[in-house]
Amino acid sequence: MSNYQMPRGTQDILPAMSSKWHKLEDLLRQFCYVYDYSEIRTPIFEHTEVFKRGNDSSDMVNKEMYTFMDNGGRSLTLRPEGTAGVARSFVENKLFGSADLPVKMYYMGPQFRYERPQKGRQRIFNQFGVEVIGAKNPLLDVEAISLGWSILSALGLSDLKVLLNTLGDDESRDAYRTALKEHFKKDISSMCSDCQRRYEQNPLRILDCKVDAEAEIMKTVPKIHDYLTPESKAYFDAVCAGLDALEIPYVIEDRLVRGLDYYTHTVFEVVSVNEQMGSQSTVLAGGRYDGLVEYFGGPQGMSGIGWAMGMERILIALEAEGIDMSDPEELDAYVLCLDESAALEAFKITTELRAAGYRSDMDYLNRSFKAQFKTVDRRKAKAAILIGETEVKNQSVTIKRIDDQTQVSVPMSDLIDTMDSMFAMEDEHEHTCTCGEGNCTCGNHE
RNA sequence: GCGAUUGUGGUGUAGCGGUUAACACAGCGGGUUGUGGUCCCGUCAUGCGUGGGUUCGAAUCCCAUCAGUCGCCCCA
Repeated sequence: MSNYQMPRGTQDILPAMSSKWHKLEDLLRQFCYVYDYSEIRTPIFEHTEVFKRGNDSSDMVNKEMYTFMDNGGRSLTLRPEGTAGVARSFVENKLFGSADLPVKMYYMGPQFRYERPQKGRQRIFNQFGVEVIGAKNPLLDVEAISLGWSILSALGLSDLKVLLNTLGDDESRDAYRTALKEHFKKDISSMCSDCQRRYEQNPLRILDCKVDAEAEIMKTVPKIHDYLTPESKAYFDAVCAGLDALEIPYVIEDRLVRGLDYYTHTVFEVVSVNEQMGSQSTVLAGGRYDGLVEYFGGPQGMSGIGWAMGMERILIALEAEGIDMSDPEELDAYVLCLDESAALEAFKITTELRAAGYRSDMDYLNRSFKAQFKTVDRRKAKAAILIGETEVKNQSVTIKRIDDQTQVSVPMSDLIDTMDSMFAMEDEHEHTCTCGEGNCTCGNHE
């Protein structure tokens, strides 16, 4: 029995839950369409080297990857994040030669990380992300953030905070790293063991430390902004100006460094401040990366900007803010079979209704008439179609409207026509527009 | 990887060493033999995450294990 449990940190998305996902996915695709981002689908596993790059010091690649050997002796890894695969694909498929640079892409799908599960953190989780590769323009940084912000707003989320920072270019970062090491040099032995490790591997990450956050040495820590080259500073100022112009609220967080090593210049994070989120409150995060394309063998100067959103976390945030995205799941018609001898006839009628586009179902358990009618209620069917001995004998059907209790009997051949006139395409719009009410940007509304 | 805490039917809970494993909801059947949503009656866990152990006796105690949750860490 216990062998058949799902693996730790995984989740079944059950039929009752999937409409929430569809709603979210539809909205994401709709926004990408309007912003002119196209979907890229890369493999769920890659050669391990795609993720494990020489200089990488992050926990994610060092101890959280699902790495395995395939039968051909290749070391493969289930992707822990989306950017590396997209960058690899960008190079491998020579998208840098595209007539339309930058290439604007999005992706959606599962990511795999061997971590201790908790709320908002699973071993298989889904990310939606965007990547814009092939141009370095602060307006693109702003565009990416704006896209994320618009999506979150359209979802109705409001307990959010945008955190922004810059890491500058290599020169800025080297200077800053040196300054940090100098700053911590004499006290590092008294700091937490994690920080001592970070000191060697990636001093910037010490800024993330919560253990030593209150220590005196943290309060006087040098700021990245004092080490930026003029170009880096100008770039960051331009990003801020762009966000100001779009009236996107943000706070500059000079401790924000992000976990992945490939980031340069702009880094940002959107966190939910709703207390029901738990400790995994980052809902969307990303930044600019200058060297990744070149690392994979692409041309120099192909800078990228991107972010990823944790879809489960978005769903948690929606729940926390009391926003319900699920569909009512109403049935157009439920066919009641009043006598076993009418089962085949009822089945034919159900099929006919479906062919005409009516979402229909019938009873397959030979349940009592009463139980079948209860199903009509439970499934919120607009119509109950009754088939029994009498109907079979007369080749007729009885149609009952649930809302006003009216009921008619018509020849079987008139079923669809009668349905059409009783339920005249009053809600046609619902069927064509999947973008959700309210803040829809699909342009189909008045 | 570390710490804490929880695990009883489809669901939510009670029981904390001897109960026929209790209650509610949902489901199913019936009262109303072809018209539901109310009401009434009946029915629904050889079973208490899994595996061991202690005991005359374990859902209750112990150990292990698996899983959930929360915090650390990390990150979306």
